[in-house]
Amino acid sequence: MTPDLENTAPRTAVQRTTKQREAVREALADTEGFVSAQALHSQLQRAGSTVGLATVYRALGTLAAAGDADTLQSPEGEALYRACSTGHHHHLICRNCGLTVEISADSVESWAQQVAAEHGFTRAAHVVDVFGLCAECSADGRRPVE
Amino acid sequence: MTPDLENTAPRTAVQRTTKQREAVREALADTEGFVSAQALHSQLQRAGSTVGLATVYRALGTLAAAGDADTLQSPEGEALYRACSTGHHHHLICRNCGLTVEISADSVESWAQQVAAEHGFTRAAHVVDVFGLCAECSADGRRPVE
DNA sequence: GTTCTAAATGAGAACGATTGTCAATCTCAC
DNA sequence: GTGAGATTGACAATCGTTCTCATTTAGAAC
Repeated sequence: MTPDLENTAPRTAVQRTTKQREAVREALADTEGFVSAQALHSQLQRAGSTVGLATVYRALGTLAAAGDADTLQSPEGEALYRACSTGHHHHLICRNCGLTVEISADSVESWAQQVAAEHGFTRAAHVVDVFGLCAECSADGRRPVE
Repeated sequence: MTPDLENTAPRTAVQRTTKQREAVREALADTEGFVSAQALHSQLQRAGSTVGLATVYRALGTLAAAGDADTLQSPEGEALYRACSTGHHHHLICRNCGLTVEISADSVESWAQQVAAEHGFTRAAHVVDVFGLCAECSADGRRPVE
């Protein structure tokens, strides 16, 4: 039945809605700022869920691929995720307390496109994030760890 | 003995010049584009050096800390290094063949500073890199691995 | 040149994040 | 309700990186 649907979604295998994936999605949505998969996993376990770590990774990967989650590499090399509904944007992150501010940067977007085009690059994506000390941490006067 | 010397150099331990560190520095300088520590290590071994992997990591860490090397996280989470003498700049990297083009971006620099300042952030640093397919790889028409 | 001390090294174990494997479970179209 | 196959969880495997520690070595003092 409805054989033309094949045309609509020929490549993507059917994706089922499972409690686990929903749990991950919600946990992510409830979290401010970026979290690592590991952190999200323990958070879920603390909340009584029995999701496995591998499942959390898979769910986050799926969310990120679908554009429902934002992902970036922390300076330590850990992958961080964040629920993301407002389309493409970048972040201003406090390296002391982790505070994250979403920033949109049209000028940077077009700059990236232009630079890529100038050099003949196609399918350009870009990584633009600003790390610093937020006002509060700056005021603390404490030097950051590093 | 000479107790007042403690006053002269209390914190920085003496740094010795060793063949290994020099070898790493040179290998890095001879390399175009970004290399991973692992790649640099095998390259050194192929060249006959006996440096250990841990030493390569230590040397790269030192170079990066001293500002003599550039470092960034690849999307795969690997740390990449590059000799860097031309001050602050960013990169346009082909995700298929690894070709790297240095790009300077005054507009982005000032934008980052401004955005940080707007939100009260201090000591701002930023990560700005553009990934794409270089002209050649685009022409190949082959879809990238991912 | 010889001696001495602490920095640096190398080998490999340890570590932490992530991915793969696979039998068991659960969703959903029928 | 039933069945096919997507998804799961537990854990092993992998990969990049760091740590440990006995040994070597650079560089200052003699």
